[in-house]
Amino acid sequence: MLKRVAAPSAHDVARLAGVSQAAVSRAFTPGASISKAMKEKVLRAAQTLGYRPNLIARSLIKGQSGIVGVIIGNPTDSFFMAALDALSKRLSRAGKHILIVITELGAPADEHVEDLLEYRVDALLLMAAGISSNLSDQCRKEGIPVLFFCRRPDGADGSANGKGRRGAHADDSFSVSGNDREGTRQIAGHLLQQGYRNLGFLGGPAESPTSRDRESAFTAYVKAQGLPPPVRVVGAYHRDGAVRAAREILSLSPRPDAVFCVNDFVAMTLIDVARHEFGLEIGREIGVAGFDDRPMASWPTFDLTTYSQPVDTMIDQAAEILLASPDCGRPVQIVVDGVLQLRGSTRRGLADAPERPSRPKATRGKSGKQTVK
Amino acid sequence: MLKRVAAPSAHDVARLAGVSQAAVSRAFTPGASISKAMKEKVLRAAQTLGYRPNLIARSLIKGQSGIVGVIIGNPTDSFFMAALDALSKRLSRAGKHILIVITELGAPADEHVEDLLEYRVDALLLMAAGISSNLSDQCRKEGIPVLFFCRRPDGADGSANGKGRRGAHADDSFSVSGNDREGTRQIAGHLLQQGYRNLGFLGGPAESPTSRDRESAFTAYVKAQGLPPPVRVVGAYHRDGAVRAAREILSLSPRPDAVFCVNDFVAMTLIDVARHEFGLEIGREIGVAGFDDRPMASWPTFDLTTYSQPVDTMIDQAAEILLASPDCGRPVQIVVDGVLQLRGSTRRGLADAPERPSRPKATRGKSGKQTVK
DNA sequence: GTGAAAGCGCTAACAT
DNA sequence: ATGTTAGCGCTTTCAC
Repeated sequence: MLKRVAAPSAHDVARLAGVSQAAVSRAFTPGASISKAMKEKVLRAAQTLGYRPNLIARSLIKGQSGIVGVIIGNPTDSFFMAALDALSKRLSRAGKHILIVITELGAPADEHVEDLLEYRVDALLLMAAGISSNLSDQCRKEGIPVLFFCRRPDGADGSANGKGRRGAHADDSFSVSGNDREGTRQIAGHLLQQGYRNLGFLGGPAESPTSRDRESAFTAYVKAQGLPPPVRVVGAYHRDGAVRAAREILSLSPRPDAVFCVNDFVAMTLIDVARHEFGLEIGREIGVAGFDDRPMASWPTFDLTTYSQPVDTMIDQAAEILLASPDCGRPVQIVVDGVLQLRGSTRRGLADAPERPSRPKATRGKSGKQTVK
Repeated sequence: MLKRVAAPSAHDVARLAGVSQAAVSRAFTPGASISKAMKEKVLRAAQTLGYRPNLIARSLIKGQSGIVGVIIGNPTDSFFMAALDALSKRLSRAGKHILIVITELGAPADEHVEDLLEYRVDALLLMAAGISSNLSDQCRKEGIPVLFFCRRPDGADGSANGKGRRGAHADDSFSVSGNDREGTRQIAGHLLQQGYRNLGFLGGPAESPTSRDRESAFTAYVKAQGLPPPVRVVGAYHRDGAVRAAREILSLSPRPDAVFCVNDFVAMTLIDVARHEFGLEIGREIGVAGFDDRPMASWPTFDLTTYSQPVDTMIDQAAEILLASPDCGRPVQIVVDGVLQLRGSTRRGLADAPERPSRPKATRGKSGKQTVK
């Protein structure tokens, strides 16, 4: 019923308890030198007033906010949301918090990074988003680590405000990502082993660095086997674009007999379209593989062969960097291995190929990790 | 190459520009009384120093942070992630930011709310999460609006730390939610009209308020038609629990000929299991309806009948409350109407029922809104 | 229009 | 162990 409008301050508590305001501060500072009696007295007063220390004020003094800024460039993809989920829980345990910004799908993140910087975030995590090297430099100068999650920081993305500068260079920043190269190779190898010969690649938008990486690894591997390079179709990370691209690649003649998709979302879209618009039997008439191993990939409905990006491991790595870097430290690029998940979507079911290939690499227990550079 | 560790302050800028520090402040305050010349001089100096106003300091003075706290209790559900996405974009445009916490699935949010309160968030949005009425009271007293998104605030949830207090009461707080009652009625009506007679309800966890609401509305409607009450199976919002529940309801004898699921996720899981484990043809052998109208519901793969929760409209409403309430104002409960989406998963395809029912209510353009109380 | 000075709520030396 | 005193970086009177 009380119509108080301002939260009680340490001063209020001090007055009520009849002690100095500093004493209140100490009562709320773990390991401060304060007597048991005093502490209890303060805590009691604080309790009755409903006092809560003001972290804004604390941040101002300490010069660090306990907040890490996170920018998500592709919120539609459940992989990034799962990563956000894991990160939030991980940072919560460390008493840190997340200030989050979700950008439009292809939009540059610079502007939002500036916003976050004004709040003096202790660190920055960029998911599926890039920033100009200029900004990245500034962050480093101010001691704010910038961590690229699942994206090489070396620009070539739709970079900053048209001024034509390139994005941040790889060696300058932290990064954690899945093993695009190895995963792609394993998938390509599996496809060929299954007897598929006329391969295709269904990508994301043309500018997507991830899509480019996976495509080039795929193409390189196929060529190295002495086969003609796979056809490629540019796609998108949103449903409409992915559907359009799926139709396009399925309408090709000759139609590829197996398609490696840039991620599970696109792969599931392809399956959806192939089945219901083209009447194709997945696996036998067209092989489909994805990337990420999102939970739905293992649903019988999709039964999608894919290479996992172990989000929890990756977030653990990311959190370690974010937390244990009061002053940046040496930039590190971390690549986390996944596991090839063999499923029905690449089961050709022909006599000349083994039903269930026995690749030793697949289905190994937990995924390992590997630090590059 | 410079090893600066501290960000430049307004004072630094003032010195460089040869003006007072107050002038710097004014240069960065829209509509402050400052001459053009002065402003430019300051801005130039700020530019060369890479100065960024410290919002932490500003917050301390102004008594408001420009930050709204968001707690998400069910991050697996793409509906809430979509809501987060929309909210972030909406608040960004208003210059506000989001401090986010994602809790364990069933966990109480109180502890996290306290965290956010220490950062002096201007408002609180709770998605699929509840708090004790005690805490809710405190917030109101301090002028921090609490908005429940898609959950009645009136407790009965796994409420606070075992102290047995009930959750916040409905009239005390803000809330924005979809029209559970109306949507459920429309779905039930449609099911009956299609000729399904042996209905079932596949819920979320027993404590979920949303699940309870939809179940009771469903049961009430069916009973009101003079039919026996539908069977119900308690489910979960995670895959494993949902699969288990799906198997359970499909194993019943007699098996229901149509199942209304608490949301699209559960409904899609049911379809997955019914098709691949029970070999049932969706629609003809078993009708399935969901709730939410998540994008995937309209994929041919699922073709799921459902009632929409218009996330954008809902978030607009929420944002309006969050932004336009410097000091709470009168609590408001908002219910946003959705639209019944008729799809193949409830097409029985029998002669005695129309293939495509012509319910005038369905497929109307945009969804409206309705303010309760 | 501009500068000087007083805080916002807290922490961190200093004293005692 | 406790109180006193400076600030953290900014906004906001208040003079001029």
